Amino acid sequence: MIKKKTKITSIEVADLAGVSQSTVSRSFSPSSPVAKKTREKVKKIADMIGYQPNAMARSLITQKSNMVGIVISNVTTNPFYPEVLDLLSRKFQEYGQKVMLFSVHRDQNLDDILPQLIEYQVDGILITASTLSSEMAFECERWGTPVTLFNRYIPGSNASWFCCDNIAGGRKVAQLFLDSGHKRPAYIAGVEDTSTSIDRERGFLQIMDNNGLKILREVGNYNYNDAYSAAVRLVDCSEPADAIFCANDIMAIGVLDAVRSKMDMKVPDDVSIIGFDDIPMASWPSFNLTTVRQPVNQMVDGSVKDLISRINKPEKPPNQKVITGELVYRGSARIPK
Amino acid sequence: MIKKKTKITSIEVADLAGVSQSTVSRSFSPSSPVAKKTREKVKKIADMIGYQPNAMARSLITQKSNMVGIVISNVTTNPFYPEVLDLLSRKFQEYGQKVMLFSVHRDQNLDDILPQLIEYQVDGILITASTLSSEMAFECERWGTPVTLFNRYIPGSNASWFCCDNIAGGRKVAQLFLDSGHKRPAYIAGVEDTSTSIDRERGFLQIMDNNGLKILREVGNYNYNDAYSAAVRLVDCSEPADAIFCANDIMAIGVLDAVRSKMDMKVPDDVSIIGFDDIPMASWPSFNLTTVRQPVNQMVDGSVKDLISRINKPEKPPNQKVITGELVYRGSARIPK
DNA sequence: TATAATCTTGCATACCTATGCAAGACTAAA
DNA sequence: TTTAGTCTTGCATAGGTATGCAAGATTATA
Repeated sequence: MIKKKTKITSIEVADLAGVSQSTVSRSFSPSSPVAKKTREKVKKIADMIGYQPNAMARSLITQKSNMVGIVISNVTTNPFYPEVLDLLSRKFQEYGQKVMLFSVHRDQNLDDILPQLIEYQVDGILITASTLSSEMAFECERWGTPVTLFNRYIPGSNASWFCCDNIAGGRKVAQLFLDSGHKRPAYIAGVEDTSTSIDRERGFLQIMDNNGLKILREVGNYNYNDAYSAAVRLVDCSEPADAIFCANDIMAIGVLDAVRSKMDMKVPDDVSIIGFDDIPMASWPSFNLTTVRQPVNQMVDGSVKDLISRINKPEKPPNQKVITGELVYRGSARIPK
Repeated sequence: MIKKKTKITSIEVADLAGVSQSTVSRSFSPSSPVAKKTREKVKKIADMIGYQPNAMARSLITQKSNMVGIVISNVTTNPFYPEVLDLLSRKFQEYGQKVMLFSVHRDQNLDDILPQLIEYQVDGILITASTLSSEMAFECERWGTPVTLFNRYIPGSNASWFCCDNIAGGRKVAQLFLDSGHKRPAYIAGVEDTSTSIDRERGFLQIMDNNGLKILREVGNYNYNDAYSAAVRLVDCSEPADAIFCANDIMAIGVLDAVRSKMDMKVPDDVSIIGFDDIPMASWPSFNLTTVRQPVNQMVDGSVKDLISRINKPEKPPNQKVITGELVYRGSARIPK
């Protein structure tokens, strides 16, 4: 015989406790007025029969789901993002928000995802490393659901965003290359149409331009393998690069491997390599990578607090912040004498 | 003036379309009988005013939330798990299940997490790399919420589980070490009380025992740094290990780094190193790690299908499967002549 | 054209909890 | 003991959708 599992409701608790359903409800809401003795009795019975309030029914009334949506991509290709996801989800949990997760491909359209989040009445949406169409931004606004972007921005929208200062990062790298006497700088782009890659390149190019240097350029799509091949092209030629800036650490590591294992060159003597992110791996002895550290904690903190506060006060204007990342000096790039 | 955002309901759509709320509801349910023309009209109006059905209200009636809970840990410390998470969440999305995510610390008690999942009426729960107390297993059962474990098992519970065959994996490694003439094998454990680490060790030890070899033993807690230190102890002594089996790849990489950079030994000439998982990094030129590949795809596939099918037919008995992983031969371990 | 059969639709209700309101219970003050 | 004031509690309803039932509309059949 299959027993029909019928969920236990507040009414059954009420019956057993000899009180009304309202009283049971109030017993589970700390701020509601219930006599101490009553509350204890209710809780005891609830425990006994395994009653759990139904969050769906609650949300229906309170118009708060206490859920936020997180949309993330690159979780598998860039170790930076698992860390971000972990920090974000922990932080939201601290604030009592459950997380509804969507892991998407980089090129996947968010237009199918956001309606699902809205269907589930999420109180806010946090989007990482993906971009939002303007129609969707509008759609969310219409629904009164605040949106915060992590490492992306959309000028003109009223979403919040928290980005690392990618342009400044690119500049710092360029300056270091110059100061330590490099002559043939190269840039390996991530995925070409992402703002992160574009901005890092822009900063880098600016400084090089000002100093009359042309830069070589390749595309590594933010992954190890593509960067590995790109490195070979940059170095195995008549006028090889002597300084390579990669749009993220994983690519820098690919370059490092290519240059050392395949091309048999010395780092940083023959060529300097700098990455971006400062993932844990960057500090491992076998890589010892000089890189621009993304201020993850500040970015996570900022974006979570922003979203929470705009959930609580929808009239708040969006925050749009750019946070500076520091250059971490390790062994993969020559330093000025 | 702050405009009160009042959510659009099916009733408003009904009014505008000149039909009843029931008809609007049916228009959004493909299997419900609605005249084609009516459905089109309703959909058009819904689109126009931006109506989205409210999943909370729906769940309340249908007794299905179409949400599953995923509890995961180690997302940041072991690259194997971001991949698992990504695959799981994609797979669930394919089946139309939304994912409610909880990222927990290894030692965090799930007893606070599961009630939250149950509050939100998730249809099923998938737990990765964490273990479940028997009270909680019972609690879920009482609620009729199926639970599937990924890479953990609980004998005697009626949860499903999908594990890599860790014992067999350990055996294979031991056999390879023996066949290629190693004399002083060592094992570096992960976190000591995890079944994965225990089983990998058990298999390894069995074979070594049968062949009369004692094994050296250290603990690396599944992370790079601890394994790095452990390696030094194993190798920088009077009778150094000549074959080290690590309970996961990240530790094996730590060992590799320690042995090569710090101890200046050759791999695999001085010492063979084998890991477990086959994370993408294992195949990078700088590591080229011999390892036991976890059959991730099969495990993900199996566990998702299992959970879905038990959601649809609660009377189904749990699946408890152990899937064999193959040994991947690369350059970090000597092979038999 | 009349009748049976099939489609569509609306009505009413259920899902489970939170909360405004008013009444009842109780305490303190006089 | 009486009265005013504070605590507690129950009643009734709302939140937005899905669905069984029955009635009305349409089509097919004779």
